[in-house]
Amino acid sequence: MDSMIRLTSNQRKVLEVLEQTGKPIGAYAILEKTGFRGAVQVYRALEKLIDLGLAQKLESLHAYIRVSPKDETELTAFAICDHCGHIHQLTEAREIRQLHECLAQMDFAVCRSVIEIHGACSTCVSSKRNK
Amino acid sequence: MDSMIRLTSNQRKVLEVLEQTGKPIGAYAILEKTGFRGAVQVYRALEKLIDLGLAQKLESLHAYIRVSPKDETELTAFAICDHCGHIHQLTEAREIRQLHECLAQMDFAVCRSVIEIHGACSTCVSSKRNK
DNA sequence: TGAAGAATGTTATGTTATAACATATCATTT
DNA sequence: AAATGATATGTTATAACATAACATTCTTCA
Ligand SMILES: [Zn+2]
Ligand SMILES: [Zn+2]
Ligand SMILES: [Zn+2]
Ligand SMILES: [Zn+2]
Repeated sequence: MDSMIRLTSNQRKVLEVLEQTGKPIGAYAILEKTGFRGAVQVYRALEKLIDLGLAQKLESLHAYIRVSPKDETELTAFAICDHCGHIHQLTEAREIRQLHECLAQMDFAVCRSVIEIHGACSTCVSSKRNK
Repeated sequence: MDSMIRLTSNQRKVLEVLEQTGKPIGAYAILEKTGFRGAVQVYRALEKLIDLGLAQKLESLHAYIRVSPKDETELTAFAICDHCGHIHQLTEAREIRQLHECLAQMDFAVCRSVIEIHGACSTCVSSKRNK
């Protein structure tokens, strides 16, 4: 992959942590796992990864997650299971596109979209029912 | 209004600040305006106001805003103009309902929905065009 | 009135994020 | 190679946001 080549050492380390973690992780937890000397190194690396579309911040969790670089930020929604921490990423959903179209009709120019739906995923819902 | 009667002195003060401000305001800015002795009083009041549906937090801004109590949290989206700070609140939009239905079909049980779309509002877009 | 509960006050601390500046690393030109 | 400039990293301090733990005051109603 071409974009990988551009990553610096710190950026690669953070990306690896995000991938190994597989779910949202806070900047200070990344700090521990990387062994960087300060939080600023984490935030600088995250900024770049987010720019490249390799990571995203979940605002309602103050945490960061690896995402597929092709997924357009503006058209992505996250369903966050508050029980198991599992993240379901909805990509290119028609519903999101329609929301944006609705805004476009109001002459609102979208540049960034934060869609984070909290709740319980199917696994957790059914495990609750069965006890 | 019936719900007003339940509010304590601190809660009323915070609500007034939110109303006078008319746009998102941070907890520590509320602290200054109310003259409370500590941040904790602000957060306690905000918690209650949010419970009552009188206020909401904008996660991506770390700020709080007055909302109409009838607006159901799960069905509300905010369009946030990053230029003028103006908030457009989309209530009961069909698009949001559809997004939730989409999640329901995945057996995801929604309990809280954070939808914050950043960009430029029509006023700001057109003022940019004209310079 | 005086106990119980609610609200507020106080202090300290935890958590997340950035500012400001110093140093190191690496490629390019001379 | 030495000088230059650009990018990356390190360091320290602090800003900004949020909660824990406990003390005091204020209501309320038996
Ligand atoms: Zn789950
Ligand atoms: Zn799940
Ligand atoms: Zn605007
Ligand atoms: Zn506007």
